Amino acid sequence: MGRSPCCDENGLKKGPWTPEEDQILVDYIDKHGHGSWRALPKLAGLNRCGKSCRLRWTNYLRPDIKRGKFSEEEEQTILHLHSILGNKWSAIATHLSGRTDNEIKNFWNTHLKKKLIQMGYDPMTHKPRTDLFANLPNIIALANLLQHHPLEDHAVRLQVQAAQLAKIQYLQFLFQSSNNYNPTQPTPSSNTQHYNNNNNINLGDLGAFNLTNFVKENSTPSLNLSNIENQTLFSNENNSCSQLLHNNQDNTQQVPFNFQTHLNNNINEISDNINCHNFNFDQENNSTSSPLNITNILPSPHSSSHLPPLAEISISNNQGDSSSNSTNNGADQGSSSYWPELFFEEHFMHDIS
DNA sequence: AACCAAGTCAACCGCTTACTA
DNA sequence: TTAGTAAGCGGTTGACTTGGT
Repeated sequence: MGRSPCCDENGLKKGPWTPEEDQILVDYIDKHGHGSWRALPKLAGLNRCGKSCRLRWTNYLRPDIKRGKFSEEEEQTILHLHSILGNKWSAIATHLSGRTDNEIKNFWNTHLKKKLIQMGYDPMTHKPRTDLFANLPNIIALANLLQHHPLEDHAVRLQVQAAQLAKIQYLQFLFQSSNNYNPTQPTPSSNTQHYNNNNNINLGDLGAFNLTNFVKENSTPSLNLSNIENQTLFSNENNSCSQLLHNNQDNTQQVPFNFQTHLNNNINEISDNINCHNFNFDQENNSTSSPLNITNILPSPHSSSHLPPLAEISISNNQGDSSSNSTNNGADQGSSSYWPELFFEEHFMHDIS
């Protein structure tokens, strides 16, 4: 497959278009249609490459282009379509008359993606983020709370805290997996596979596990984990943990179509879900009171493919939001990107297993 | 008023795909 | 079947704008 010659090889103009150039292009296409884009610039008398002309026309000069702010309805449509199609901007654009793929892409990158991240959702999978980095703000906040403590204590406490948050998230992951698993209903896209593989736990199996008690009782003396719990498990905004516990009915846990309203309305439902399952972790015996041997449902420490990636997007650079994510389900990533070894070495894991 | 950082968006780059000879 | 061309597409860049200090 050959590639088109680069447009600047012949000293053709690049950069922003002038109103005069726009007018020439519009006039020509009005009269003759665009025909061959490659031939158009010469025929129209423009010192531009055909590619540049095509982009200028399709992204800006086309008469049917709608300009201005995206409406709420358009925003919801983009979110919905993106959850299905991923970064297929042109496909999304076909459902929004008058909007170009470029415009939608820009709107996504500058508004919607940030919105999802702020709400604790992974903008690529539209799922609640399960990585530790999603809780970084909480950790930083905790660090601030500890500012009055001696520095050496500070570092140690932060490490302890990070490990505890990881524990909490792992438990939430188990809980989440138990709600997700449905062997008769495959996940709609490859993006979601690693969330559902082999975690065939059901709530009955974990039925006696009290997550909130666990959080409280495992708190270090120096940290008020009740506050963290309130912030991360039950607060309404910018919070990944509460969304982790959100019992989404369609088993996909994707950001719903009208996600904002949905999240706002369902915080009580989240709490209810936790309470109604009546978890009760038997700390003294270091085991669940369920007859199930939990070892059977825990992934092997060396079998990280059972676990969600720690950070699918949060630690990536700009390139990380590329569409390649849509074809990368994370399963082939190195194990280093999954739950850290130290987590499995924690006595907590030994306690459970 | 000047500076800086963050946000926005038009345009470009380069890869992929479809088509054709 | 192969290679060349054109067009489509998504990621990235950089100029410009805006808001804060």
